[in-house]
Amino acid sequence: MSRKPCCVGEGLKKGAWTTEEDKKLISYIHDHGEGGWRDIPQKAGLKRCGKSCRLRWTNYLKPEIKRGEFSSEEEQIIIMLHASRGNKWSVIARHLPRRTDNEIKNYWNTHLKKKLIDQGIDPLTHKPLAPNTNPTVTTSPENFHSLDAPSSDKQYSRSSSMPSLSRPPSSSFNTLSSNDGTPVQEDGSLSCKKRFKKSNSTSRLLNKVAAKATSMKEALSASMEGTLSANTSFPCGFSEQIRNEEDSSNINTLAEFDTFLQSSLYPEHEMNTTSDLSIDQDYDFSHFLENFGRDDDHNEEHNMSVEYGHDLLMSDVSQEVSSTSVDDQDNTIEGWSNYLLDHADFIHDMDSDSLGKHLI
DNA sequence: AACAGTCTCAACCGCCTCGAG
DNA sequence: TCTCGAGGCGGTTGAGACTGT
Repeated sequence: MSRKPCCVGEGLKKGAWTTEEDKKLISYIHDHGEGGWRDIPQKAGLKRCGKSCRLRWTNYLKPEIKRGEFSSEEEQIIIMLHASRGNKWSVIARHLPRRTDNEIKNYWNTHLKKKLIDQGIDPLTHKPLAPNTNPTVTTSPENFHSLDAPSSDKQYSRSSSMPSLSRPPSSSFNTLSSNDGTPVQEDGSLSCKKRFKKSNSTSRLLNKVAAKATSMKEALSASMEGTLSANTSFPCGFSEQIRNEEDSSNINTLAEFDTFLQSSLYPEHEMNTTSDLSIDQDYDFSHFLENFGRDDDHNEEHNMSVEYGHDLLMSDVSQEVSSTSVDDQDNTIEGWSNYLLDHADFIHDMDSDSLGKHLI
């Protein structure tokens, strides 16, 4: 049994709205407010279905809607959120005041997808495109700066020259903890290079989430296999790693970002990747964020976006942590990874015991 | 100027969610 | 618990604008 189509009424008009229709709709909503869309056409004297009225209002006529060019700041936010949320246009729109999901969706499909492809990035997975699909790309990290300046000669592809130390911690990578909780290598060296810009709050947060997500993923893997035990380590004291940043240069940032996303959001991909699992390096978001928005003409804008990026992530946490239960999440590692990204601070404040209780 | 190809984005379609009864 | 309908959402379409020849 199929649902009856919404707009099947006799004589209902379709297609582009006229100025006259717009005036009628605006006037009616001004007088009576939004809602009750089913009755609005009749009451407003419109030969449209209610759904069409609602869409016209929410996507076009609403006074607070911002139209026109997207700023580089907005572009960055869209891409960041798309990388973590996918085609959740309404979710993305919530972080871009006065932009509609429809407008963002259109902008993604007509502009941002192309820009990413020009940069050698798969817009679907946010991973570097396969080299043979983008033969003109260069391997020089400095060629990737900003999507504001897409150009066929500034493209990127992963290559053997790419520093493989950008790999985030993997489930097969054994970490120990120092006294302060900082993960250390078996050889005693710090497993997480000190590589953050102190001023970059978004980088710090994202790195924190990355570390937590990876640890959670290990725990979840163990839990699902029935092997979760007291030996499962949860790196703590992550803030200690946010101290130095000298050795954080010249890494291809977007590849790192993509690699992290793949490992945290799509763990099944990581399971199939064994080439550089032993590399001792966490993912460094600060490079991504620094280079991603680099544009000599828009430095202030970029700084704003970094701060806003932090704010929007934090607002996500505060808004959702109280309303989303663990049970709501997919019972998969992928679901948990997404959950972690959504609840960075919540997870950050958990100790391993309470974490284990949540898992069982 | 005329035409063809490409791009943009408003609007539509159909499925999903959720609350009311 | 079930059904129904309003509203929400993401994918897709197509008319008009734009660009190149």
